[in-house]
Amino acid sequence: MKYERVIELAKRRGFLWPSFEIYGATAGFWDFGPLGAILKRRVENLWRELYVIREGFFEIESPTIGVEDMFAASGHIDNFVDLIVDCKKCGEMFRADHLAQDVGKESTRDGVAKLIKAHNIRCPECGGELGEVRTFNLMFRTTIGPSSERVGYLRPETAQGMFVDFPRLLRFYRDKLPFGVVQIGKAYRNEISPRQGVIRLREFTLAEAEIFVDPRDKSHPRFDEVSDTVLRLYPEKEQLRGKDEIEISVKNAVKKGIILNQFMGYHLALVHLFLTGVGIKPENLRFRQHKKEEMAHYAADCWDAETLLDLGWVELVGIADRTDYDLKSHAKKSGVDMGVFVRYGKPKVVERLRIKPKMDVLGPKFKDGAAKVADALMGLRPERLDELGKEMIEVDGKTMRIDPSWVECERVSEEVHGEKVAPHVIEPSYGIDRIVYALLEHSLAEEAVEGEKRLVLRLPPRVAPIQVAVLPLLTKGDLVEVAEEVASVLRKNATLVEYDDSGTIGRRYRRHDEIGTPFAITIDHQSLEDNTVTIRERDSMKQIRVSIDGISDTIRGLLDGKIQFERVGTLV
RNA sequence: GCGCUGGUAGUGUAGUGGCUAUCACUAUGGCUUGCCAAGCCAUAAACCCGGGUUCGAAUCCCGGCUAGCGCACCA
Repeated sequence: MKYERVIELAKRRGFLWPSFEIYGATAGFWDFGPLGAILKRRVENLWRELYVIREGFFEIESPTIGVEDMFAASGHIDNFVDLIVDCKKCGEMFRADHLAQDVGKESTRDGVAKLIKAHNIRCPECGGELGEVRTFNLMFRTTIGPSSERVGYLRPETAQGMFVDFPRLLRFYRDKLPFGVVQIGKAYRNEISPRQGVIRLREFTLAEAEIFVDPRDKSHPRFDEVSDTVLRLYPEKEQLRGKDEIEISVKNAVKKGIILNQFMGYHLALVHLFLTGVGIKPENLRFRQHKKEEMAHYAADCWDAETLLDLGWVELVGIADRTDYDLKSHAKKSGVDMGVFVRYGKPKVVERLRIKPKMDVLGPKFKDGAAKVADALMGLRPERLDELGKEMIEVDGKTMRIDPSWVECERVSEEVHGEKVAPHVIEPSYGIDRIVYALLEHSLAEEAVEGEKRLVLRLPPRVAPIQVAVLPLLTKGDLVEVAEEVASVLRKNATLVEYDDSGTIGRRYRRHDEIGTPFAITIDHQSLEDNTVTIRERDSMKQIRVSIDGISDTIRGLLDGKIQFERVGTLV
């Protein structure tokens, strides 16, 4: 299996290591070793280039521990759980709510437990008696402070930290929609059974963007920039009918209603741009729409960017229209207004009926209770004013019939400058660890060179952990001096260099092939004579001879793909 | 969480109750060579953890951890 060969190389060369290995590794936790950590950081930085710099979404950093109220509002405490029951006889484990779904609609633990008891549901495997219904929340729980009862949870996504900052963010962005904010950071899910290395981790890195948009207008101002991008889509309809993916431009997919709106379309295209830019080949990439029943409770539309690995299609990015679910939930729980006042282009003049309590009647009649009666009257719906004589109001728990003489209606015309809207959220959510793994798997190639096996990691130069190897042909004498000088010059130009003088030259080339170093500079005897070196290209194994003067610019140009390898120097 | 199969130097492995635990690659130092894993010498490096059985356990038994696969799970 290719997965095993990738992990073998990754462990041996310092990309990925099982965490806490000396104490017996723990499933779902992996270290990024020296090369893995650089690779991952470079992927993250390319992500920042796209979302922070190009899109202009500022990055924030919120705590990885969140307070209980936040996750109560977000629904994670109630919904991020599995109800589990096991058979006392055969030990098999089941989703309790699944077993009970035929006899009644219950989602709480007690409710489901009652159903199971009332209908005497037995183990579907062996008919044995079922045990207690347990809940298993996928969030890691902890307490805050030394002797505190205050509960905290490790965040299962970075998103909530951005949602709860919404009022501050709105002010920062000067009260205008749309705007975006991003966060790259760790998230934690106490998976029941993590599998497949870094594909399902208990601690992992998410890069998430939350884009807050006007719910009435989800057209994207720069939609034209990406609308011709052709995506491979796997819409719900095609999945249900057992058909294949379709290739379609973002423009047409939105037009045909396959993608819900321009904002979703724009961000699908952006995900495509990022993933292919970082080195995922388009033929290994598709966007699969969530089916209705798998869609999270908050989402209106959701697509997974999936890549084809040895393990099958694996989700790398989720792109969801989360609607106003999150902001409304936090507004309700916290009591803090999460709406945005959206101004109209021109103020609208609206005419409406207004209720005006007649205080000169209410005052003498109700004395100090008059104000409360007036408040109650103000709460009436103006369109029902003709029923005044029949309407009841409730004041201090007492119900009373309204006397028409208490109120006066007037038709007023008002200038309305805008309205309060609850923003919707478009959210691309990237699993960085999976992307790094996918890059390794896609890059790893095994080829035969003159009968010998060559392992080569064809990482794109923009993510390769080492960009250039500097190798003196001999380990002694003047060559070392020159080589060290070349390495130093490159380092001063922010190039990731590894100087290596250990072993034969062939061995060193292969070593660097395995870790994906795109170019190797070799200093040989001729270097001392005419101030030139050779540059070897990883993928072709070809070599050119170039001058040491300007070596830094040459390498920079090669790494950026701005100059062509065979044109920079003479082929050796 | 269940089932099956595995876990021996950094990597891949041999070893079915008694060895100083096999071999190769890798790594480090040296000699030699001097542009694609060459050769020679030397060195370093391992029985997943815990119990049990036995005079004696890498080997057999039990439990745990862990890996792959299948099931379940994946808001």
